[in-house]
Amino acid sequence: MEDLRLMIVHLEKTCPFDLGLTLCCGQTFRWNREGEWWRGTIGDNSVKIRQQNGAVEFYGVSKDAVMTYLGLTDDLLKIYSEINRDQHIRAAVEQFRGLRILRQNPWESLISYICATYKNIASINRMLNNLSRQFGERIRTENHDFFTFPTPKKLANASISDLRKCELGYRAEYILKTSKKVYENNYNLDSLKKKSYEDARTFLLQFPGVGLKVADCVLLFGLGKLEAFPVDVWMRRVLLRHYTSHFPKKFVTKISKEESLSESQYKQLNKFGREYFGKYAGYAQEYLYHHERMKARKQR
DNA sequence: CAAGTGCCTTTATC
DNA sequence: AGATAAAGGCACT
Repeated sequence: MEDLRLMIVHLEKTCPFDLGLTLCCGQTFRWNREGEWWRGTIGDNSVKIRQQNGAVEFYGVSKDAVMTYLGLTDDLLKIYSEINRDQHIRAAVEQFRGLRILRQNPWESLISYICATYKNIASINRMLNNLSRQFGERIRTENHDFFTFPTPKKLANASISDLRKCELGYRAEYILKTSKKVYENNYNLDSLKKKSYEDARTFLLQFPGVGLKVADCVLLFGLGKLEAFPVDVWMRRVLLRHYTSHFPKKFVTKISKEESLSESQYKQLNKFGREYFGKYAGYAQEYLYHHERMKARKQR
């Protein structure tokens, strides 16, 4: 049962925050808009939330949890000045001011981004909602039911055919193997927050279905490693369109071909992003990513 | 409206 | 190291 008390976080006038943008920019997959309200989960709590008149209003979870989850503890103005390296990132930041990096549950992030490989966002949403309906706990709310994200135990004990019913495709095996590994070793993924970016990444790369890109997404969106710089097809486009002068001509020609990135190519692009944008490279990535996707959408 | 392309890639193999 | 292929199926054009 969700907590029915209305909670309010008042934002300072200088504090950039855009709830809708933050929830629908593609970093999280299980929030639904209902009029001016958003419904989803934070931890295992069913949450209803909206932004109004410089305040965030919500039900179902503590103020601290909301502040942390929404990234409201980040000094966004400082981050903007740190990543403000050129005209292009400046335009993206200006257009999507108030977009914040969420601090999602690391376990849910891990499974989410294994699902996300080679899929579009609409499909990813479907897969994760299917998984939650099949294997999560039902939470009753005023209007309709919601589901928590399944635990490692639950997914580790699932059958491959039940997983496949969630439209996971070949990812079903990765999900099963990764879940078993986490469950059987009793891994606490939250403890990775204390590790360095590199050490946490090494740990994540042991899981089936996790390569450099997925690891970077979990590091950024689940573990709060703001220096992570995931490079997907959109980021490759951004880098090829606006940042080619930072790479050798031969390299640019090679990655311009429509093929997936090799490990070394990924590392080269990732290294550039982290060095060029600095310790908040992850924020730069998310603004550039969203900027590029919205441009593509407009052109239709 | 059918068919083709694209999708926040990873893994296996040579 | 680098190239190549295979792995759902939905959404969009």
